[in-house]
Amino acid sequence: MDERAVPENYDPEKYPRVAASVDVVVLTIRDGDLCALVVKRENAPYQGWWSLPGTFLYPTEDADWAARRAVSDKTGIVVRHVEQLRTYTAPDRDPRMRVVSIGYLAFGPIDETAEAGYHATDVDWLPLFKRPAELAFDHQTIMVDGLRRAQDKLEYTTLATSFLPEQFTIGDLKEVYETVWNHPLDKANFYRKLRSSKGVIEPTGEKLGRRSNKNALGSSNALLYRAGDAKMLYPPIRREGGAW
Amino acid sequence: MDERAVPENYDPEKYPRVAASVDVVVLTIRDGDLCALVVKRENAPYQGWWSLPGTFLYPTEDADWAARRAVSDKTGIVVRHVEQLRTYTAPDRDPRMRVVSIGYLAFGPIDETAEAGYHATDVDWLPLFKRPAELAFDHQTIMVDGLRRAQDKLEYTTLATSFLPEQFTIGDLKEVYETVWNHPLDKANFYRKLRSSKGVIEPTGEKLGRRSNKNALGSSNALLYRAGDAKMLYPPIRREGGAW
DNA sequence: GCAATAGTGTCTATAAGACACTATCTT
DNA sequence: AAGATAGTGTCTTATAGACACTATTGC
Repeated sequence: MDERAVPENYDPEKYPRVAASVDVVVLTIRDGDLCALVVKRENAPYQGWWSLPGTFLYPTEDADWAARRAVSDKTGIVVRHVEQLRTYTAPDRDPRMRVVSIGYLAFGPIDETAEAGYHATDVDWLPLFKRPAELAFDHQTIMVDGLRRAQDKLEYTTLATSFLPEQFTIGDLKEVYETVWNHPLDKANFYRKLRSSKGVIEPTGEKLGRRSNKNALGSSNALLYRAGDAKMLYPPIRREGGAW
Repeated sequence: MDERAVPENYDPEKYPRVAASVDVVVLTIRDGDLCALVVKRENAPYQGWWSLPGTFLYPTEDADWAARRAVSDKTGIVVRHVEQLRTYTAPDRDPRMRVVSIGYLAFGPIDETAEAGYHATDVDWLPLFKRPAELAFDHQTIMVDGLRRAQDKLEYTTLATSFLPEQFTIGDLKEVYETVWNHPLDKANFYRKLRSSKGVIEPTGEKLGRRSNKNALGSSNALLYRAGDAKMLYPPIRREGGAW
């Protein structure tokens, strides 16, 4: 007997149905600021409000796929890493009907440009530490959860490299940490930490030529690295004081 | 204008609907073993298989509420702490229809007894490090995710106390860590760590009388503590080597 | 006394924080 | 030479690991 057999008299209507959506917090660094991708809503409810890019789940796709699709359809951005945050289920969170939304966190490539797509009249990068914002639905909550998750994960994973191009300098990586944590780090200690943690960064043997898009004075002989195989950082990089 | 207004011609049927459920990994310590609560399924599919306690979401409740209800309805257990794990959305994970399931982790009080309830013919505690098990649907995956989350969270939160009664000894707490991590800890270092972390445990001033339900030889003059206000442990308690 | 649990003391190894220092490149 | 980024050296402090030790209680 097949354990996955369904009784013949089974009535799928007897369980209450809901709509399932994903909403994605896409973080990127733009001009040195940590930003989240927001889209302006074309239709009611919350018409004209900023919101996180999201979509309803298609019948044959899983949520990870929907999250990537939502971001690329609405903004043209192709994200690097996606992971679930949590699922938001307050019965009245959407005035149209019951919608449970699976929150996602994603990292976009640094200094990428976005363009408005399907059902979005406009797209923008919202600088998280500069401009206060009111977002549609409970997206403000989701965004805060996403920021916090990103900050936490930089402590004990190697995800910071997902913000960067394939080759980067240790200084670039330090800037990612400082931007996401909104807090300066000691250069010497950062170097020691990164180079003593095995498998996190691998030297490419090359050096940075001239600083491309920065009008930088000074040297450009920094060594280039690429991300290593390690996904976790142990011991973690400790964030400021740890006064939780 | 009300930003939550819905267009008059809005048709809620135009989005694909799914059923939403919760499935809960309830962890407890029984006779010194870390166990997960499982219920035997009464109906097809997977009739007669062990599964995690779960339920479909009612229209007016949120998922946290549904998780607590699922556990108490099916097993009589009232859990201490609940938190979301992640949401499982593979389109074919349930043969009846599309069901997205929100996985939960919960901690049950130590040495509690359970009894079969609604739609469950039997209830059992599955010792995680002793008996291999095949569970219905993707519940094996959810259980592994729950175990791993619990192990991780003991490192940097004070959740271990949720397994214990209101008053406990440091030795009791050490046993919780050793059971969940399935690994012995050094007593002296554990004492030092717990007593130097502020707000984690507070002495009650009382001493343990005689060991109640343990046929223990030896002393019983251990000091009693209760959980403090701190929710996070910083620095964390480091688990074995950290060789991830 | 013996066995078992409770709790302490102490030495060492590891890693973080602070900060001064040298090197190299561009203009 | 000046200014900026790249990278190193080193002292101090915090904390973890290992393990030997004493104290108390029940039998």
